[in-house]
Formats: sequence, structure tokens, C-alpha cells
Amino acid sequence: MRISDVIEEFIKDLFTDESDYIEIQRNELAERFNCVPSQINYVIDTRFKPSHGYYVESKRGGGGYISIKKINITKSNYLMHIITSLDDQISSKEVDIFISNFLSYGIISKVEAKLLKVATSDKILTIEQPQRDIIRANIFKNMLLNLVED
Amino acid sequence: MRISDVIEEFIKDLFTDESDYIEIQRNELAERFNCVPSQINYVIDTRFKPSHGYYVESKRGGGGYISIKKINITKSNYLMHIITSLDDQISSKEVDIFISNFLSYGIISKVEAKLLKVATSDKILTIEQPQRDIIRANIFKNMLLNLVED
DNA sequence: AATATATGAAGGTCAAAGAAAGTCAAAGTC
DNA sequence: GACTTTGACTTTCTTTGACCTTCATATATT
Repeated sequence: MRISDVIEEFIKDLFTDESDYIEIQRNELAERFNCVPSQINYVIDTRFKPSHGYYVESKRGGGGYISIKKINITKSNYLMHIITSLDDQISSKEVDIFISNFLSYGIISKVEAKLLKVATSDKILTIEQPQRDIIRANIFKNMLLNLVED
Repeated sequence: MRISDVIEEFIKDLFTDESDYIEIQRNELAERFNCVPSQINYVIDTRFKPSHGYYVESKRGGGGYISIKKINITKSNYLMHIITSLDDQISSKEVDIFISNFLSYGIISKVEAKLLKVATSDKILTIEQPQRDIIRANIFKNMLLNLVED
């Protein structure tokens, strides 16, 4: 078995039910698996990409680390699905229904909901139809896109 | 854990509910944490910058000290101040500057920043000027309003 | 007594050394 | 040919220490 696969599995085992966030030490891991440190980068680059549902951060220097966060892929999937299914114009009421669904599914936060709502409200979008519904769809889709992948 | 992090936390714990002003003794702190005195400067320089919401003063010589004041640009105050000062039209560039300031002051989250940015971008607001800058100001103000008080 | 000088007690600066992690391309495997 | 492994070199952040500046106070000088 490849060393990269072993390391991948080891890292994935670090995630528990309680926590979808871990921190590792590059050099320590490399030593444990008797490989060169950059091998760890290779594993992370190839197996923990955003497209695999992971978000990676790191810090260099004394006490440095690499952190990996498992992102909720279902959220992304769900939102992407909604986004692609949206027409290129949408009413305020329709938007509101989407938003309250997102909220009740725990897909977005209250603040995010408020931001979405206000940015797409008729009160704010003071232009004529059908321009209004077009701009609204545009705003809505793009805001949602920015909620995908946290 | 880094010694710098430990010291940072120690200092932050000195602030109480009653007081947002503390005074420390550089040498005393260094001795307590068994580090070189200039380490304290390092911690203060990197973790208690104005952009983090702290104001630092010091005095040398006998009876010297370092004082740190937590500046309470509370989120609400700050945002309300911005909102009321805003004109009724605004360019995309101006908005971006505001957003990056909010971010560096830690007043909004990254996600919120992205939402603000996308909802006010020229790419999304595909209408003619001056309508565009008017709608943008409207959206921006109202989104900010919804960030006040959480 | 008033002023000048010395001393010691702070804190400040800056650069070198150290500790991680990142990059990239060459070499190796399947 | 695509994926892995390796290692030399780079970048970033932290720790350490030698040397500097400022201030209060004690001591000396006029």
C-alpha cells in the first residue's frame, strides 16, 4: 500500500463524531511515517482539496500547524442544486420562501438570512419590472454561490 | 502551544468586565513566563495592534509600565456611524474599501464580507447609472443595518 | 537652596537564530 | 503517462539576545 494512502487514512481517522476540525504538525507526521515532510503536502494537496469537502489552513514558524476542516458537502450540494435550478428572474415572495427553507434546514445562519432577505427585497430594489426581478435573481444566485463552501 | 499565545491569553484575561484598561510590567511578565523581555514586545506588536482593537502606551524608567486599552469601537456604534454618514449613491470601489476596513477591524465575518461584496458588485447590478449607484447605496446601507446588533 | 550629574530601573529596537510549513522539479513506480 | 516519492531551496513566523533610550531619584556641586 502506498504511503500516501496510509497517511490519508491516518488523517481521516483523526476526525471524530464530535469534531470536524483537526490540527496536525507536518514534521511530526512525516517523522511518524518516516517520510519526507513535503509528502504530507502531497497528501493534503491531492486528498484534502475543497472539491473533496475539506478546507485547509496552516501557519508556519515556531508552533506552526496545518488545520483541516471537513466542510458540509450536503450544504454545498443543496445550494448548488438550488442555484442551478433558479430561473433568471424571481419575485420577492419566492425568494422569501427559499430563505425560510434554508433557515429551517439549518443551511444558513440567521444573519445570513437577513442579509439575503434585505438585499433582495422590493423595498430596496426600487426599479421597474421586469428589471427588478432580473436583478433580484442575479443578486440572489450570486449571494448563494458565496455561501457554498462556507 | 506557543509561548506567545500563552502570553497573549494571559494578557487578555487581565481585562475584566469592569475595566477595559490594564497595565503590565514588561520585566515581571517576562520573568513569570520565563522568557526574554522583548518577547513581550513581540506579543504586543503582533496581537494588540490597533487593527485588533487595542491602544497601547508605555513609559520607561523607574516605575515604568505598558498600558493597554481595549478600544470599544463596538460593532453597532461603528456600523451605525458609517451608515448615517453614507451618501445616497456609492461606487463599487468605495464599497470595497469599506468592506475591507470592516474585515480588518474584525467587525464582520468573511462570509458576511463576501455577501456584501457580491450583492453590491457591478457585475450583479446590471442597470444604468446613476440608478446603479443609488440601488447599490440602498442595498449596502440596508445590509449593514442588518449587521448592527448581530 | 538650586542646579547639575550619576545611577539604576524600566521599556524599545533590531537583527540573528530557530522552527515550522510551502514549492517545485527531478527521480522513481506502476 | 499518470501518480508518488524525495530533497533542495524558499517563505513565514517565533524566540533570543545584545545594545539603546527614557525616566525617576539619589548624590554632588555651586
